[in-house]
Amino acid sequence: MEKQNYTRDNMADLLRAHDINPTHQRIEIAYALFARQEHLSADQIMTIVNDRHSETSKATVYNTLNLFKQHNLIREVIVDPSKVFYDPNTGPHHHFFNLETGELIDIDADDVQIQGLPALPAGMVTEGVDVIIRIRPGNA
Amino acid sequence: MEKQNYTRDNMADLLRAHDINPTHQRIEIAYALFARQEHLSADQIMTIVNDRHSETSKATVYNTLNLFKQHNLIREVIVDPSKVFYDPNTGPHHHFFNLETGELIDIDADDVQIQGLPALPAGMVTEGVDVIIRIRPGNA
DNA sequence: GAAATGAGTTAGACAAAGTCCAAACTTTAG
DNA sequence: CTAAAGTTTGGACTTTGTCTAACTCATTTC
Repeated sequence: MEKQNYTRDNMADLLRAHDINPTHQRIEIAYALFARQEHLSADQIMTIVNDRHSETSKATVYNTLNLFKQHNLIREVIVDPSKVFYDPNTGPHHHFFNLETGELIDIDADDVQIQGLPALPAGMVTEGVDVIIRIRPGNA
Repeated sequence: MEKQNYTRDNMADLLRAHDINPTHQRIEIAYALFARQEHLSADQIMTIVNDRHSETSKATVYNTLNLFKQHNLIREVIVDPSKVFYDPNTGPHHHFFNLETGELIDIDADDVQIQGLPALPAGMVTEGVDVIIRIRPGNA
Protein backbone atom coordinates (compact mmCIF):
# COMPACT_ATOMS: atom_id res chain seq x y z
CA MET A 1 0.00 0.00 0.00
CA GLU A 2 3.02 2.25 0.27
CA LYS A 3 4.34 2.06 -3.26
CA GLN A 4 3.03 5.30 -4.67
CA ASN A 5 5.45 5.35 -7.58
CA TYR A 6 3.27 4.08 -10.33
CA THR A 7 5.10 4.80 -13.52
CA ARG A 8 4.83 3.12 -16.86
CA ASP A 9 8.22 1.59 -16.15
CA ASN A 10 7.23 -0.35 -13.10
CA MET A 11 3.88 -1.32 -14.57
CA ALA A 12 5.87 -3.88 -16.56
CA ASP A 13 7.24 -5.36 -13.35
CA LEU A 14 3.81 -5.37 -11.80
CA LEU A 15 2.39 -7.23 -14.77
CA ARG A 16 5.21 -9.76 -14.76
CA ALA A 17 4.72 -10.30 -11.04
CA HIS A 18 1.21 -11.42 -11.93
CA ASP A 19 2.33 -13.66 -14.79
CA ILE A 20 1.12 -11.29 -17.44
CA ASN A 21 3.20 -10.60 -20.50
CA PRO A 22 3.65 -6.82 -20.47
CA THR A 23 2.68 -5.43 -23.84
CA HIS A 24 2.40 -1.80 -24.81
CA GLN A 25 -1.39 -1.76 -24.50
CA ARG A 26 -1.46 -3.67 -21.23
CA ILE A 27 0.99 -1.26 -19.69
CA GLU A 28 -1.12 1.70 -20.74
CA ILE A 29 -4.27 0.17 -19.32
CA ALA A 30 -2.62 -0.81 -16.06
CA TYR A 31 -1.10 2.66 -15.81
CA ALA A 32 -4.47 4.30 -16.31
CA LEU A 33 -5.89 2.42 -13.34
CA PHE A 34 -2.93 2.37 -10.98
CA ALA A 35 -1.58 5.86 -11.47
CA ARG A 36 -5.01 7.32 -10.68
CA GLN A 37 -6.08 4.79 -8.07
CA GLU A 38 -9.65 5.37 -9.13
CA HIS A 39 -12.61 3.21 -9.99
CA LEU A 40 -13.03 3.38 -13.74
CA SER A 41 -15.37 1.83 -16.26
CA ALA A 42 -14.12 0.12 -19.40
CA ASP A 43 -15.34 3.08 -21.38
CA GLN A 44 -13.47 5.59 -19.25
CA ILE A 45 -10.31 3.53 -19.49
CA MET A 46 -10.57 3.40 -23.24
CA THR A 47 -10.97 7.16 -23.41
CA ILE A 48 -7.98 7.76 -21.15
CA VAL A 49 -5.74 5.35 -23.00
CA ASN A 50 -6.60 6.73 -26.40
CA ASP A 51 -6.45 10.38 -25.37
CA ARG A 52 -2.67 10.21 -25.41
CA HIS A 53 -1.83 8.54 -28.68
CA SER A 54 -1.83 4.79 -28.29
CA GLU A 55 -4.91 3.73 -30.23
CA THR A 56 -6.13 0.76 -28.31
CA SER A 57 -9.23 -1.05 -29.52
CA LYS A 58 -12.36 -1.77 -27.55
CA ALA A 59 -11.73 -5.51 -27.81
CA THR A 60 -8.29 -5.12 -26.29
CA VAL A 61 -9.58 -3.02 -23.43
CA TYR A 62 -12.14 -5.66 -22.51
CA ASN A 63 -9.73 -8.54 -23.08
CA THR A 64 -7.11 -6.88 -20.96
CA LEU A 65 -9.40 -5.99 -18.09
CA ASN A 66 -10.67 -9.55 -17.94
CA LEU A 67 -7.13 -10.84 -18.06
CA PHE A 68 -6.13 -8.55 -15.19
CA LYS A 69 -9.15 -9.69 -13.23
CA GLN A 70 -8.30 -13.37 -13.71
CA HIS A 71 -4.77 -12.75 -12.52
CA ASN A 72 -5.97 -10.85 -9.44
CA LEU A 73 -4.40 -7.63 -10.49
CA ILE A 74 -7.67 -5.72 -10.38
CA ARG A 75 -11.19 -6.32 -9.15
CA GLU A 76 -14.65 -5.78 -10.53
CA VAL A 77 -17.09 -3.63 -8.61
CA ILE A 78 -20.74 -4.17 -9.44
CA VAL A 79 -22.94 -1.40 -8.12
CA ASP A 80 -24.23 0.44 -11.13
CA PRO A 81 -26.75 -1.54 -13.13
CA SER A 82 -25.47 -0.14 -16.39
CA LYS A 83 -21.74 -0.69 -16.17
CA VAL A 84 -18.96 -2.46 -14.32
CA PHE A 85 -16.23 -0.55 -12.52
CA TYR A 86 -12.66 -1.77 -12.25
CA ASP A 87 -10.76 -1.24 -9.06
CA PRO A 88 -6.97 -1.33 -8.81
CA ASN A 89 -7.27 -2.06 -5.11
CA THR A 90 -7.52 -5.83 -4.62
CA GLY A 91 -7.11 -5.75 -0.86
CA PRO A 92 -10.22 -6.48 1.20
CA HIS A 93 -12.36 -3.40 1.27
CA HIS A 94 -15.88 -2.15 0.80
CA HIS A 95 -17.52 0.87 -0.81
CA PHE A 96 -19.67 3.89 -0.35
CA PHE A 97 -21.59 4.45 -3.55
CA ASN A 98 -22.84 7.96 -4.20
CA LEU A 99 -26.14 7.50 -5.98
CA GLU A 100 -26.15 11.05 -7.31
CA THR A 101 -22.73 11.20 -8.85
CA GLY A 102 -21.89 7.52 -9.30
CA GLU A 103 -18.72 8.07 -7.28
CA LEU A 104 -17.22 5.18 -5.32
CA ILE A 105 -15.30 5.66 -2.07
CA ASP A 106 -13.21 2.88 -0.53
CA ILE A 107 -13.79 1.60 2.99
CA ASP A 108 -10.92 -0.38 4.42
CA ALA A 109 -12.22 -3.78 5.48
CA ASP A 110 -9.75 -4.19 8.32
CA ASP A 111 -11.91 -2.14 10.66
CA VAL A 112 -15.20 -3.66 9.64
CA GLN A 113 -16.65 -6.75 11.24
CA ILE A 114 -19.79 -8.46 10.12
CA GLN A 115 -21.49 -10.68 12.66
CA GLY A 116 -24.50 -12.95 12.70
CA LEU A 117 -24.28 -14.23 9.15
CA PRO A 118 -25.88 -17.63 8.71
CA ALA A 119 -23.81 -20.64 7.72
CA LEU A 120 -23.05 -21.08 4.06
CA PRO A 121 -25.25 -23.50 2.14
CA ALA A 122 -23.75 -26.99 2.16
CA GLY A 123 -20.82 -27.56 -0.15
CA MET A 124 -20.30 -23.86 -0.78
CA VAL A 125 -17.26 -21.69 -0.27
CA THR A 126 -17.08 -17.93 0.06
CA GLU A 127 -15.48 -16.24 -2.88
CA GLY A 128 -15.84 -12.71 -1.56
CA VAL A 129 -17.95 -10.41 0.57
CA ASP A 130 -19.06 -7.07 -0.78
CA VAL A 131 -20.57 -4.39 1.38
CA ILE A 132 -22.05 -1.49 -0.50
CA ILE A 133 -23.43 1.51 1.32
CA ARG A 134 -25.60 3.51 -1.00
CA ILE A 135 -25.55 7.15 -0.03
CA ARG A 136 -27.06 10.37 -1.30
CA PRO A 137 -26.75 14.04 -0.36
CA GLY A 138 -29.31 14.82 2.26
CA ASN A 139 -31.22 16.24 4.97
CA ALA A 140 -29.72 14.57 8.02
CA MET B 1 -44.42 -11.37 6.42
CA GLU B 2 -47.26 -13.70 7.32
CA LYS B 3 -49.58 -12.94 4.45
CA GLN B 4 -48.88 -15.89 2.19
CA ASN B 5 -52.10 -15.55 0.25
CA TYR B 6 -50.86 -13.79 -2.82
CA THR B 7 -53.63 -13.98 -5.35
CA ARG B 8 -54.36 -11.72 -8.27
CA ASP B 9 -57.27 -10.39 -6.25
CA ASN B 10 -55.27 -8.99 -3.42
CA MET B 11 -52.53 -7.75 -5.72
CA ALA B 12 -54.90 -4.89 -6.51
CA ASP B 13 -55.12 -4.03 -2.83
CA LEU B 14 -51.40 -4.26 -2.47
CA LEU B 15 -50.90 -1.88 -5.38
CA ARG B 16 -53.45 0.57 -4.04
CA ALA B 17 -51.77 0.44 -0.64
CA HIS B 18 -48.67 1.74 -2.39
CA ASP B 19 -50.54 4.43 -4.33
CA ILE B 20 -50.36 2.59 -7.60
CA ASN B 21 -53.35 2.43 -9.87
CA PRO B 22 -53.93 -1.29 -10.37
CA THR B 23 -54.17 -2.05 -14.05
CA HIS B 24 -54.35 -5.45 -15.66
CA GLN B 25 -50.66 -5.50 -16.59
CA ARG B 26 -49.48 -4.21 -13.23
CA ILE B 27 -51.43 -6.87 -11.42
CA GLU B 28 -49.92 -9.59 -13.57
CA ILE B 29 -46.39 -8.31 -13.01
CA ALA B 30 -46.89 -7.94 -9.27
CA TYR B 31 -48.41 -11.39 -9.14
CA ALA B 32 -45.46 -12.92 -10.96
CA LEU B 33 -43.07 -11.55 -8.33
CA PHE B 34 -45.11 -11.94 -5.16
CA ALA B 35 -46.70 -15.33 -5.77
CA ARG B 36 -43.28 -16.84 -6.39
CA GLN B 37 -41.31 -14.81 -3.88
CA GLU B 38 -38.28 -15.14 -6.11
CA HIS B 39 -35.64 -12.86 -7.53
CA LEU B 40 -36.46 -12.37 -11.19
CA SER B 41 -34.98 -10.38 -14.04
CA ALA B 42 -37.09 -8.15 -16.25
CA ASP B 43 -36.72 -10.70 -18.99
CA GLN B 44 -37.93 -13.58 -16.82
CA ILE B 45 -40.90 -11.54 -15.67
CA MET B 46 -41.85 -10.75 -19.22
CA THR B 47 -41.71 -14.42 -20.14
CA ILE B 48 -43.85 -15.43 -17.17
CA VAL B 49 -46.45 -12.76 -17.76
CA ASN B 50 -46.76 -13.50 -21.45
CA ASP B 51 -46.77 -17.27 -21.06
CA ARG B 52 -50.35 -17.11 -19.84
CA HIS B 53 -52.07 -14.89 -22.36
CA SER B 54 -51.78 -11.27 -21.41
CA GLU B 55 -49.38 -9.86 -23.99
CA THR B 56 -47.48 -7.25 -22.10
CA SER B 57 -44.85 -5.25 -23.92
CA LYS B 58 -41.23 -4.87 -22.94
CA ALA B 59 -41.72 -1.15 -22.37
CA THR B 60 -44.53 -1.82 -19.92
CA VAL B 61 -42.52 -4.39 -18.02
CA TYR B 62 -39.67 -1.93 -17.53
CA ASN B 63 -42.00 0.99 -16.81
CA THR B 64 -43.89 -1.04 -14.26
CA LEU B 65 -40.85 -2.41 -12.48
CA ASN B 66 -39.44 1.08 -12.16
CA LEU B 67 -42.77 2.34 -10.91
CA PHE B 68 -42.91 -0.43 -8.29
CA LYS B 69 -39.38 0.39 -7.25
CA GLN B 70 -40.16 4.08 -6.81
CA HIS B 71 -43.16 3.22 -4.65
CA ASN B 72 -41.12 0.83 -2.50
CA LEU B 73 -43.10 -2.20 -3.51
CA ILE B 74 -40.06 -4.04 -4.78
CA ARG B 75 -36.30 -3.61 -4.68
CA GLU B 76 -33.49 -3.88 -7.19
CA VAL B 77 -30.66 -6.30 -6.54
CA ILE B 78 -27.47 -5.54 -8.41
CA VAL B 79 -25.06 -8.45 -8.40
CA ASP B 80 -24.87 -9.72 -11.94
CA PRO B 81 -23.10 -7.34 -14.28
CA SER B 82 -25.40 -8.22 -17.13
CA LYS B 83 -28.85 -7.79 -15.61
CA VAL B 84 -30.80 -6.42 -12.69
CA PHE B 85 -32.88 -8.66 -10.44
CA TYR B 86 -36.10 -7.54 -8.81
CA ASP B 87 -36.91 -8.66 -5.31
CA PRO B 88 -40.42 -8.66 -3.84
CA ASN B 89 -38.91 -8.58 -0.35
CA THR B 90 -38.36 -4.96 0.65
CA GLY B 91 -37.54 -5.68 4.28
CA PRO B 92 -33.91 -5.26 5.32
CA HIS B 93 -31.99 -8.29 4.16
CA HIS B 94 -28.85 -9.34 2.36
CA HIS B 95 -27.92 -12.00 -0.17
CA PHE B 96 -25.85 -15.01 -0.93
CA PHE B 97 -25.07 -15.00 -4.64
CA ASN B 98 -24.21 -18.33 -6.22
CA LEU B 99 -21.66 -17.50 -8.87
CA GLU B 100 -22.19 -20.78 -10.70
CA THR B 101 -25.95 -20.74 -11.03
CA GLY B 102 -26.77 -17.07 -10.58
CA GLU B 103 -29.12 -18.01 -7.76
CA LEU B 104 -29.82 -15.51 -4.97
CA ILE B 105 -30.61 -16.57 -1.40
CA ASP B 106 -31.98 -14.14 1.17
CA ILE B 107 -30.25 -13.45 4.46
CA ASP B 108 -32.43 -11.81 7.05
CA ALA B 109 -30.73 -8.63 8.20
CA ASP B 110 -32.14 -8.74 11.72
CA ASP B 111 -29.42 -11.13 12.85
CA VAL B 112 -26.59 -9.37 11.06
CA GLN B 113 -24.60 -6.57 12.60
CA ILE B 114 -21.95 -4.59 10.82
CA GLN B 115 -19.45 -2.80 13.01
CA GLY B 116 -16.57 -0.48 12.42
CA LEU B 117 -17.89 1.38 9.42
CA PRO B 118 -16.42 4.86 9.05
CA ALA B 119 -18.63 7.94 9.30
CA LEU B 120 -20.52 8.95 6.20
CA PRO B 121 -19.01 11.72 4.12
CA ALA B 122 -20.34 15.12 5.19
CA GLY B 123 -23.84 15.96 4.08
CA MET B 124 -24.64 12.41 3.04
CA VAL B 125 -27.40 10.09 4.15
CA THR B 126 -27.55 6.33 3.90
CA GLU B 127 -30.07 5.09 1.41
CA GLY B 128 -29.37 1.40 1.96
CA VAL B 129 -26.74 -1.14 2.87
CA ASP B 130 -26.22 -4.17 0.68
CA VAL B 131 -24.16 -7.14 1.75
CA ILE B 132 -23.45 -9.64 -0.97
CA ILE B 133 -21.65 -12.86 -0.22
CA ARG B 134 -20.42 -14.41 -3.41
CA ILE B 135 -20.29 -18.17 -3.09
CA ARG B 136 -19.37 -21.09 -5.29
CA PRO B 137 -19.45 -24.86 -4.91
CA GLY B 138 -16.20 -25.99 -3.40
CA ASN B 139 -13.57 -27.81 -1.73
CA ALA B 140 -13.98 -26.71 1.87
C1' DG C 1 18.18 -13.93 -43.05
C1' DA C 2 13.64 -16.44 -44.42
C1' DA C 3 10.01 -19.09 -42.79
C1' DA C 4 7.16 -20.71 -39.24
C1' DT C 5 5.03 -20.16 -34.93
C1' DG C 6 2.23 -18.24 -31.54
C1' DA C 7 0.72 -14.55 -28.73
C1' DG C 8 -1.58 -10.21 -29.01
C1' DT C 9 -4.37 -6.79 -31.35
C1' DT C 10 -7.83 -5.05 -34.43
C1' DA C 11 -12.25 -3.53 -36.85
C1' DG C 12 -16.49 -4.44 -37.26
C1' DA C 13 -20.47 -7.36 -36.81
C1' DC C 14 -23.28 -8.94 -33.34
C1' DA C 15 -26.13 -9.72 -28.93
C1' DA C 16 -28.64 -8.38 -24.90
C1' DA C 17 -30.45 -5.03 -21.54
C1' DG C 18 -32.72 -1.14 -21.19
C1' DT C 19 -34.61 3.63 -22.84
C1' DC C 20 -37.34 6.64 -25.61
C1' DC C 21 -41.14 8.27 -28.27
C1' DA C 22 -45.17 9.18 -30.75
C1' DA C 23 -49.38 6.84 -31.63
C1' DA C 24 -53.14 4.27 -29.89
C1' DC C 25 -55.92 2.68 -26.36
C1' DT C 26 -58.65 3.02 -21.86
C1' DT C 27 -60.88 5.40 -18.06
C1' DT C 28 -62.97 8.80 -15.80
C1' DA C 29 -65.55 12.91 -15.39
C1' DG C 30 -68.28 16.37 -17.13
C1' DC D 1 -70.76 12.02 -26.24
C1' DT D 2 -66.40 14.34 -25.51
C1' DA D 3 -62.22 15.92 -23.39
C1' DA D 4 -58.52 15.09 -20.53
C1' DA D 5 -55.58 12.25 -18.10
C1' DG D 6 -53.35 8.06 -17.55
C1' DT D 7 -51.52 3.70 -19.58
C1' DT D 8 -49.78 0.68 -22.99
C1' DT D 9 -47.54 -0.38 -27.29
C1' DG D 10 -44.21 -1.42 -31.18
C1' DG D 11 -40.28 -0.24 -32.86
C1' DA D 12 -36.29 2.44 -33.25
C1' DC D 13 -32.44 3.47 -30.70
C1' DT D 14 -28.37 3.44 -27.28
C1' DT D 15 -25.03 1.31 -24.58
C1' DT D 16 -22.21 -2.30 -22.68
C1' DG D 17 -19.96 -6.10 -23.76
C1' DT D 18 -18.73 -10.41 -26.80
C1' DC D 19 -17.13 -12.76 -30.84
C1' DT D 20 -14.50 -13.71 -34.97
C1' DA D 21 -11.45 -13.82 -38.63
C1' DA D 22 -7.78 -11.27 -40.31
C1' DC D 23 -3.73 -9.07 -39.28
C1' DT D 24 0.70 -7.56 -36.75
C1' DC D 25 4.68 -8.45 -34.44
C1' DA D 26 8.20 -10.63 -31.85
C1' DT D 27 10.59 -15.00 -31.37
C1' DT D 28 12.28 -19.14 -32.57
C1' DT D 29 14.25 -22.45 -35.81
C1' DC D 30 16.67 -23.87 -39.59
